[in-house]
Amino acid sequence: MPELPEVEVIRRELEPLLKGKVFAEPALHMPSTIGHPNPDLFTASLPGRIIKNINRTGKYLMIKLDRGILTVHLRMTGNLLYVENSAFEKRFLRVSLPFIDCSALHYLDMRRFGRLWLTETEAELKEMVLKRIGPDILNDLCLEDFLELLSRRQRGRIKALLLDQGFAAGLGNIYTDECLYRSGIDPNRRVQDLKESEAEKLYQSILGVLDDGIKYGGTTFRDYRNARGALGDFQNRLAVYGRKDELCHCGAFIAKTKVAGRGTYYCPRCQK
DNA sequence: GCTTACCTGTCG
DNA sequence: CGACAGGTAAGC
Repeated sequence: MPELPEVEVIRRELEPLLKGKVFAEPALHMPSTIGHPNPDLFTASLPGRIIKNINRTGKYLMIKLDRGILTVHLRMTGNLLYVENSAFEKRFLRVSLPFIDCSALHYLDMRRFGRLWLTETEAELKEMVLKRIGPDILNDLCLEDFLELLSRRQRGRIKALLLDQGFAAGLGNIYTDECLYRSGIDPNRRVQDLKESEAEKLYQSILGVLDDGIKYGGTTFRDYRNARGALGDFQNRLAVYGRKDELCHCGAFIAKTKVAGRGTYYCPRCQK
């Protein structure tokens, strides 16, 4: 479900709502959702801790506490939902994180892939959770660094590289296809064959697409909901993703193929 | 690299 | 019924 724009929309919503909140005792309806520490220690450790602010690297959301950091990754179908009172969605509820003022943050996840981690220090966060994660592609990667990283990763196809969170963090399957469309690059192109002008155009396209995704509240293709349960709107502005056999503005039909093991949409006429 | 596994649901 | 789905880790 969520790629960088969806996680950023949730971050922007939650930060003002949660700042200063004090945790009460969590309810782990599915203990295996907790990646670290063990579920009993997680439950015992959280009460009394205070939320300071919320950060994001790629698709990871980091809730900074007065002591430690609570990190969330939504994987495919995770949903962080803020509620003012005890009323809540029961279906797919995996973890309830109530606050002492009776509001709560609920973690719901149909497919159960997502995880929550509580770590005590930044070093532990890096070690336990963000070990293989590259720089955030929207906030921590300038054009020069992007070109430099590209020059060191010449093997393989451009789509596979953009999806690699160790290269740069944040792009997923939908936004990768949209970025390659905007930059006119075939997803099957080999990285080594890209001209510098193409790499620059790709970088600018990435920033533009991610900004637009955030501006329109993220993409709800199926399951994505923001922290208040509302749908995104960017699915109505996608150029290629999910649009097989529909018309590109150029008049050609959008095609679907498989690249890097993922369903891939592109315009055979606009992308070379 | 590619495939499989993790899960549940939907679509054809 | 099989194929596929916004993600990622682990296995050849």
